[in-house]
Formats: sequence, C-alpha cells, structure tokens
Amino acid sequence: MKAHVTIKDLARELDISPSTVSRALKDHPDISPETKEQVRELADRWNYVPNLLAQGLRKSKTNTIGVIVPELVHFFFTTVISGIENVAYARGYNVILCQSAENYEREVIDTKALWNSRVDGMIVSLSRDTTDYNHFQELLDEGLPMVFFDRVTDALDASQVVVDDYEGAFKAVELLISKGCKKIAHLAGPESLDISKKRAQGYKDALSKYGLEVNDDLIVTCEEGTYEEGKLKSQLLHNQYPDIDAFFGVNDMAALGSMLAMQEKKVKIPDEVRVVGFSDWQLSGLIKPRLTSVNQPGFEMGQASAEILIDRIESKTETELVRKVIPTRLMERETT
Amino acid sequence: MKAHVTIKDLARELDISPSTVSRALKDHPDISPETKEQVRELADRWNYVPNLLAQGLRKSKTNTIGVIVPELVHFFFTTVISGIENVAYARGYNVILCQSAENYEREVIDTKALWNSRVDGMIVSLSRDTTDYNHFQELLDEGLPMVFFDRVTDALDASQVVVDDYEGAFKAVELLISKGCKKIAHLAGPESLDISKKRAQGYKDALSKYGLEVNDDLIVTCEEGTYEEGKLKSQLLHNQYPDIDAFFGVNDMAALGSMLAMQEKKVKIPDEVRVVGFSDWQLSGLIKPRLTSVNQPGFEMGQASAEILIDRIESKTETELVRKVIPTRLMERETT
DNA sequence: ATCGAAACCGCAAACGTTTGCATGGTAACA
DNA sequence: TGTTACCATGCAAACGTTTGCGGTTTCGAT
Repeated sequence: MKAHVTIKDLARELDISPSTVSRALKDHPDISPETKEQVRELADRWNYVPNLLAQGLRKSKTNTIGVIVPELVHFFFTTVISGIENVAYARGYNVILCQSAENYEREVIDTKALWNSRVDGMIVSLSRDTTDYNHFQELLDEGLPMVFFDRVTDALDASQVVVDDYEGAFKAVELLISKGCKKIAHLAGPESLDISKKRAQGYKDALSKYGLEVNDDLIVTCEEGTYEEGKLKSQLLHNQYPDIDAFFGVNDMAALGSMLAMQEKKVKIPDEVRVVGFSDWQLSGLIKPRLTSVNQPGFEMGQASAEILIDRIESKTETELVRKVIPTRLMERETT
Repeated sequence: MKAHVTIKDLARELDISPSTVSRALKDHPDISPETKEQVRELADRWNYVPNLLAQGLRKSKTNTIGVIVPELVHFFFTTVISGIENVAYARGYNVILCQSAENYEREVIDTKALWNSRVDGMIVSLSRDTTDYNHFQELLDEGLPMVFFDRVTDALDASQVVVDDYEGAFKAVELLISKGCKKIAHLAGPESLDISKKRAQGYKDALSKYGLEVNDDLIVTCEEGTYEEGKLKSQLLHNQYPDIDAFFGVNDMAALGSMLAMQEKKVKIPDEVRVVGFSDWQLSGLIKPRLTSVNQPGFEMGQASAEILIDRIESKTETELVRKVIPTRLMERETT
C-alpha cells in the first residue's frame, strides 16, 4: 500500500501512451500480446488500481449502491445488509448506507442524498411512516434501478424481494391451532405497511380454515413496534378477554410484549397462553421461555436484492422487474 | 429531482463562464454581488448540486469516510454507526461501511478496499483476531487520518475514542462487593484486545481495594464471545467452586451465558449469585431477570469519532492526536 | 486627456480515465 | 514498385470542477 499509481505513471515508465495502457488493461484486441503482458506485469508490480472517481466521471457510473433501511438496530436488517455487502463487494460495488429512522421525511432526505451521490442503484425497505412514494417514483422515472425488500409496496413498479408473509403467518397460526388454541389474538402492525396486511390476512385465513371465528376485537394494531406497546395492548386485550389462549405478534417485539404482559399477570407460557412472533430476531432464542417465531432469512434476502439490482444496473437491455419470494421457516421453541 | 444539472448548464443559461459560476457559488470576492445573486437563484431553481466525482477528482478528496467494525449485529456497534452517520452527513460526508467479521484477513482486505476507494479517513474498531497492525500503520504513514474506537491499540499513533473500561469494570465489581459478594468470578475477553485487559485490571483492583483475594482460577477467558461459551465456562467454574456468588462478564453475552448456566443449575439470581455485564446491549433490559450492565454510550462514541476524524481531515495543520474518554454509567437492574 | 488601480470576469490547464479517430508502419498483393 | 490492407499505437476530446493567471472594463484622480 503506497501512494496511488495512475495509468499515466505506467505509461511513462513503459514509454507508451495512456490510451494503450488503458486498452491493454481491459484486454482490448487492438493491443499486441507483448504490450499487454508488459502492462499487466507492471500494473501488478506497482499495484495499480483504477481511480474510481475518474472512471466514474468518465463513464458516469459510481459503482456504488445506496441502501435505505428503517433502523440498523434490528437483527433482521443487519443481516440483510451483510447479505447485500456480500454480493456487492464481490461484484465490485461499494455500499452506502442510510437509516430512515422509520421517518418519512428522513427517507426523502436520504433518497435525495443518495441520488445526489450518483449511486448506480438503490435497495430500500420502506419506513413505517411512508404512505407517499413520489420521491421514489421520480427516481424510477429517471431510470434509476431500484429494488425494495421486506417493506415493499405494489404502488411502485420496481423489483421486490420479500418473504411470503401471508404463508408465514398462516403457518404460525396453524401451529397454534394444532396445539389446541381456540382464542388467538393478533398484535398487528401499522396498516401503512403491506406486510402488516398480509400477515393479518394469513392469520384470518388460518382461523377460517379451521372453523374458528375471526373476531376483529382480537386484532389490535401496534403502531410503534416497541415491546412496551405490545405489552400494554396485550394486557388490555387479556383483561377484556381472559380466555385468550394465544398471541400472534406481527413481529418479535410485539410478541415479547405479550410474554411480558402474561408474565406480569402470572399467566403461564406456554401452558395457559402460547405466543408466536415473526422475524426470528436474535433475542428470540435468548429470552425465557425461548420464543417461537417465523424465520425470515435476512442474509439471503440481502444477497438476492443485491444480485437483482446489480444485474439490472449492468444490463441496459432487460428492464423487466423481478419479484422474488424467499421461503420462511417456522422456528418452534418453548412458547408453543 | 430531475436529471443532474452541471455548472456548465448554469453558465450557458446565464451566458457567463463556468469559472464564474463556480466562484459565485463559493462566494469568491472576485464576483460581483449581482452575478452571485443571479447564479445562486438559478442554481437554486434548477436544483444544482455539485458532482462529487468531479469535485473529488479535481481536489483529490472524496468526502467519504470508511468505517470498519467487527460485526453489525451487535447493538453497540449499530448505535456507534448511527452516531457516526449523524455527524458525517451533517458535515457533508458519506459513510462506507465494512464488517471484518472479527477476522484479521477480512480486516486487511477491507482496509485495502477502503484505501482504494480513496476514502478521506477511516474509523475503525479492531477485530478480535488482529494482533498485527501493519495494514493500518502503512496508511498512517501515507498520512491518512484514522480514528479508532472501543477496540483500540496503543501500538498505533492514532486518535482514540474509548470508554473508561478500567473504571467501568471497577465500579461494576464494587457494586457486587457492596451487595456482599465475596467470591466473584470474571469471564474475561480475548487477551488480544486491550479492553479485555483493562476490564480485567479493574476487576482485580476492585477486589484488592476491598481486601478480597485475587484468584486467577476465577478468571477464565472467553475467546469467541458467544453466550454458549459463557455458559459453558460458567458451568465449569461453578462446578469447581460452588461458593462463587457473582459473575462479572467482559460483555453482556458472557454475562448472559452465566445467567443461563445458573438457571440450568437452579441457582437463583440474584439471591445466590449476582451477575453484571458490560456494554448494556439492548437485550440486557429484555431478558429475565433484567441484567445489570455497564453502559457504553455508543451514539456519543460514534459522534465523537466522526468529529475528531473530520476535524483532522479538514485541518491540514494540527496533526496532534486526540484521546477521548467517554464516561460509562452503571445500569443497575435485577441481576444484582 | 492620461494613467493606475480596482473590480469583474474568462481562458485554459489539470485531476485520471475512456474512446473515436487518425497515424505510422509493415506485409501481402498485383 | 506501387497499391492495399491491416495491425498496433497515439492524439485529443470529454466527463464536471477548480484555480492561477491574465484580460477587459470602469472610474476616480491627476
């Protein structure tokens, strides 16, 4: 690692022109094998690495992809990011990361900042507050490749990487029913998110399939996604319907809230009340009793998102969108 | 958000030269107030934003800082990153992020990749495996500004942002002693890390101060940092010395391992054995009983690191190093 | 009327790469 | 020997900015 070597340096040393060096390095047919060999040898020895700024300026391409996630502190998102980085670095791209903090205005700002940084494409998971998608639509109109994952919307014509939220929820509730639960409550997510709706639908359909009544009173929305909120809502619900025998949370935080609420009320888990979460965050396996949850393979989702995005960036031809659904796995643990 | 506007576009529209536009935008004294006003108005209306690639190429500055952390999945590191982004974006810098995965080779690769991306500076927390610092030394020799946080080393002449590990550990053990604990075990961190040594020293000195014997048998090293490892080591320790009445973990994962081990042995926490961790990860407040831990203010550490780094980047003059120590706070919860 | 000096502004080169086009050379052909 | 063809290479412009230097006005002072 020494000061950066340029094409000009190589050219001067070999007494040829920079153009020839450039072409030699990219194996252009115009260049003789001998020259190519010389150039390659010296480039190697001198540790030449192309200046991305210059390259980007010339080709108006930055080899950088922008990522916007709601928050980094969630296990799920960090694993997705690892997945993204995994393929991005392998394919020669840098990643620049933004957190919207579940905030619409921040999301708009981040979007603009990435656009102004001339990223070649973006991978996004929507903030909870977002109901207007114009900031993304404008970029799509400009032809910027974009991939949405997990928190997606059908309002935008962009590629998506998701898990089958409906099926995951369905299976989770099915498990509860198979354990004999009859009165299953659902701590739902904010209605602005598609995933909330799909998980709620899976919950309802599972109940219907097994002849259980769908009672809207048993579905409460958790706006903020904290465990305190889940706890509070669970308490209220359980006060009103003491015969509830299971909680299905839209995510693990909500489910954790239910657990805490029941523990405070001295209700035994899983004997009296069973609990299932969604996402399988790291903490699921650590808390007592260990939480049953629907696993979302974040790393794979990140990999898939990056693959799709970079494919799209690099092939000007096929503009068709991809919608990739990654399977979930129900992780059965002690709360069921 | 429309296609990018350049200085040339503005110049053409106003029928002046690009140089004038450039100078007007940076309030150069050579330009008349009227011209400046016109330029600014149009730039504003047309939503001009400078092309960072061109700017970077010209000034050989990328306005990007590189960050290397061991792993993203830890609450502590994600909050540090939020802190870094907070000030970086405010001061006009992008952040590019790498995970060393606690792996020396990966760390070297990441370091080179960042260097090749021409970052203006780096913020680093060392991987657990790293004992050779040459890859960093070379960059320091090239004059690249660097700041290390948390996982630092005195072998490098670079700025540091740390918490007072020694004092944090000391206070934690002091708390245990004040609760009447006499036989306190320590799950230590890998010896390659300075923080491990400092925390262990704080532990020892606290014992000494209160007249308790320092027994090296009660100190075991946890290399991997998983809770399984902490659990195993705690079990072995407790088998050998059943009269242990407290565990002090080098981090929360180790402490959690102790808790799980004790729970399996039906040893009551905090009645028979007390536990204290270090870092105050998110999970500390969620598990049962809630874990007492030494809080490390990650966000502030991130902010401080970024401030120091950017100050250093922007002032060519003062090359002196900074060493910032952020205070810890002992979060007393149910395990004590 | 002339001069000098501000006050404003443009030219052109530079940062490191890429690429269309032109150029030199050489070998093969008539 | 002259023409053609091709191979290997170089020239120069371009991407968008910045900046040293020099050029043109304008204006007040002599």
